[in-house]
Amino acid sequence: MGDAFTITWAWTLRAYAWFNPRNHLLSVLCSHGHLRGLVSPAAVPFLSPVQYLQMKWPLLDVPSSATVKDTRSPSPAHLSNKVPVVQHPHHMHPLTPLITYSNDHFSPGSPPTHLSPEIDPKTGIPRPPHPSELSPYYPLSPGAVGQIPHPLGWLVPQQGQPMYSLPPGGFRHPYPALAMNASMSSLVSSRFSPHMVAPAHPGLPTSGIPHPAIVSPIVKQEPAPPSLSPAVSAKSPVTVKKEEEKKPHVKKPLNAFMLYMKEMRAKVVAECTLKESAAINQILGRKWHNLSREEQAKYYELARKERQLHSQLYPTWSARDNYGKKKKRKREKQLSQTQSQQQVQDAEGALASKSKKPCVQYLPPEKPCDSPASSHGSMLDSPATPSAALASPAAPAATHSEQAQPLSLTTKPETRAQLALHSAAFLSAKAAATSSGPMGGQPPLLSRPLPLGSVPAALLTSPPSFPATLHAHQALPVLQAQPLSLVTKSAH
DNA sequence: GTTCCTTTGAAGTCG
DNA sequence: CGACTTCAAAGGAAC
Repeated sequence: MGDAFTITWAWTLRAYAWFNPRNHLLSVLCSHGHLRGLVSPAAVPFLSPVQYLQMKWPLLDVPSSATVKDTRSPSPAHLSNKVPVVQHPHHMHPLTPLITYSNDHFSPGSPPTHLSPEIDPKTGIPRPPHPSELSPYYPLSPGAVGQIPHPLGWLVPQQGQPMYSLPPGGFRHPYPALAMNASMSSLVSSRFSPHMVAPAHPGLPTSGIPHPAIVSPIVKQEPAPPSLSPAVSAKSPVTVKKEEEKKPHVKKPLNAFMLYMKEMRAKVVAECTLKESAAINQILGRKWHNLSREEQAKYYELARKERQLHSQLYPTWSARDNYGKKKKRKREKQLSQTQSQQQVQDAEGALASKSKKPCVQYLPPEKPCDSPASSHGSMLDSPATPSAALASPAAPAATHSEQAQPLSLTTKPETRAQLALHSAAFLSAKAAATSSGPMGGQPPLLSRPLPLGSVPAALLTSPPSFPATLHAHQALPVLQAQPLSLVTKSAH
């Protein structure tokens, strides 16, 4: 078991390094003795179903997870001075207690939303919830309420922290608690640990629980920001402006991947000495792709709930409200990056040389990160039917999938170019071995906006299964409908 | 002290 | 409607 995991994880790292030439850390990791020469690529697909399952969610579904984990990596304590915040006691999946989906929403009789009729027949995207549906999402019986943790992280401090950071002085004024319906109110209050529940405001229900999404530190007092009450206006522009300034900064609800990251980050960090979020996020991105449909569905569902609750708590909130809150520097840079995609390759070398300190610095000489996270981490143990695995959960971004490079590791054009090259190299080397892989040699359906010019024909014509998880992502559903989307999109 | 990096997804803007 | 942009988390690196 441990070997199996090590194998898959080793391959994850290898693949990661292949696809991330700039990432020194992983290159180092992959060349480390722990991972070197563990297994041949062709051997991986032969993992038994049991091994596959056990590697999937060792902390959630697989009883023998502890064994797996223990055998494959040293205790986090050995790797970091930091207290392993992630390892939940009892090895319970960190997310499991957060939501009810684990036993209800995802039971055979109650498929995930994206797999159910809730999917917009028109777009294939899970349709937005109707207000009338809000309650059913929290079908908490009075007796059960107190036992079921809040589905949303911000209500259940994870690892000692709420999903959303709280203002230093605590919430003065919660979110529009009054706007909450009965079920919501009970949900919130019942799931909030007493010490976190702000004292009831005079005249306010006990549900005066601060929403972690509110991060405004400057909010002095005033119990319910008038700005949050749509009906209340008739104020001078100045006043309104002033109030808006005071208006707490309500953060965006976390999407599925963010939720996944939130949950898994600490685990990854704990299991390896990596600390740099950028590198961690890359790993998490890879792991995300390797999740099965069911696993991803959990997070999509959770994210959907979060959005619902968020919208209910902040009916007037819009993502636009947060626009411009961040520094422009980044935006400008991103813009410039977009505009200068043509020159990225030229600057590739410069960027590479200017790249951050190799992540290897985080790796103790004797204890490299040999198993960043998980048990299901290997891309090789990705669902036998990647297309199915990606179909629904990713559906929401079906149209989005092809526009914003869902392909991980491709944020930067230069990276993308390198990715293409390395992918090609990898593919040609692995093509033979993958013909009988999980996908049965089915083309991964490349759809990413890779610089086609730099991608060898082999990459497009006979891509093996392995990289599929890298490129498929959300694009798969689209590609299922339009197998030639690559060409089509490129034509655009 | 501030911004960047890096990931995916949702939602915004713009043409 | 498609393409593009921004923000959400996170924490070390870089400036």
